[in-house]
Amino acid sequence: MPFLSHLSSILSVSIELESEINNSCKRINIPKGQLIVETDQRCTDLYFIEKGLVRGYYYDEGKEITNWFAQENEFATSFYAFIAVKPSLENIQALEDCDLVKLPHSILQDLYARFPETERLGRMITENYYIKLEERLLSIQFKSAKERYQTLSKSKSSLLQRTSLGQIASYLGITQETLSRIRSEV
Amino acid sequence: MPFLSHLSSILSVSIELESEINNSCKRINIPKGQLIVETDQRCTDLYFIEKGLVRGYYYDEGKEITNWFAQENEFATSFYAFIAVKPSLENIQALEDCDLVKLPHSILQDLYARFPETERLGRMITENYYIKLEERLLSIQFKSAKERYQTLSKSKSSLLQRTSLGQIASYLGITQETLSRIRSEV
DNA sequence: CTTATTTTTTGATAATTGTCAAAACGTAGT
DNA sequence: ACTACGTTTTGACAATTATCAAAAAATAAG
Repeated sequence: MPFLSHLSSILSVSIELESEINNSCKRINIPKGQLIVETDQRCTDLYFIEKGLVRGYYYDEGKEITNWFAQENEFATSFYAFIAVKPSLENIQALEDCDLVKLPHSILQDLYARFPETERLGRMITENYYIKLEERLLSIQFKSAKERYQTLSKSKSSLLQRTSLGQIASYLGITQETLSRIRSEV
Repeated sequence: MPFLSHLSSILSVSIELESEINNSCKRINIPKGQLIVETDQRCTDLYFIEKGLVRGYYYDEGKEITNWFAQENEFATSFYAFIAVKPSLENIQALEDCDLVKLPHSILQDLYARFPETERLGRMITENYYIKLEERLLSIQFKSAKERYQTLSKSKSSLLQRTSLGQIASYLGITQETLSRIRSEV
């Protein structure tokens, strides 16, 4: 789905803002496997995923920890780094060939200043992401590994096909051996 | 800290908005132990805590699960219920005598509509809460019970005095027996 | 101060999940 | 088809955390 259609589905967007976004956002193409953001670097862009799949991950004691996935019609960025304008704590990598819309931080600030409706959009999007994160926290905190896996396979079953076992395992907060055993049980 | 001072520390607030907030927000007093929001009821207000301590909790298989605390200069609400205008999934309870500023959903929407700066405030506040939630998720997902306890006792040591063991334990995602053992080890 | 009630600690044991090592499986390239 | 490489599965064992029960300590009530 194009970026503007997605925005319109949240809140109706004025013609002026539409054309401004069209002028100031570049579409980019990222091949599978490529890093979009690297640890310790600034993350000055917000990406909207029109096509493809992306993950955020970092290293903890030498192990890769995937802490989120983002797919079609979702935003991807190193949120903390983008908002606080700090070096990124994570890498962002394309897991498939991706079509992204790139929205630089400075442009976004400019849109916020010039188009109040952008503020509302930004607030509503952030609120929705907050609610999703809350759900995930509760799931991790109070559900068993098996329950978390089952919930994921119901709510985002396509992820299971599009990613590796190890990526899903760390996303669920378990080792890949444990995930493999959970799978074979069922 | 008064509500308006807190807001000003995030973003400078116009005189007009200040007086509008003063007119439309009521200060309320909640005695220790009282429920502010109950499960299955609508949660139509956002609360700012000027004094006191509050928790959100729910029941899972008969056990009380405290999933967040909010103290002075923080907001408290059943976030999902407030934003999505749905019945609350959790109870909110005063753990101490509290001075709260009550901001009804309808008033907030009105402020959003009439004062664009409110949108920006709302967005920035939500962004900051998102970042905090992200940190908590990572801590729960990838740190041991002991590490989580140690992190909490560094970052919010006063909570340990102001709450019960069982409340802290479920907030950390462990049983109270385990927390008790972690404490005695050190 | 004494009793009742709640909260915290301790003990024994079980369940869940992690670790390390090796084998099996899959896939891409030759 | 074969090799080389990465991914997934399996096995044996260890560590962490949960569960259930009871004792000890702290707090509230009379």
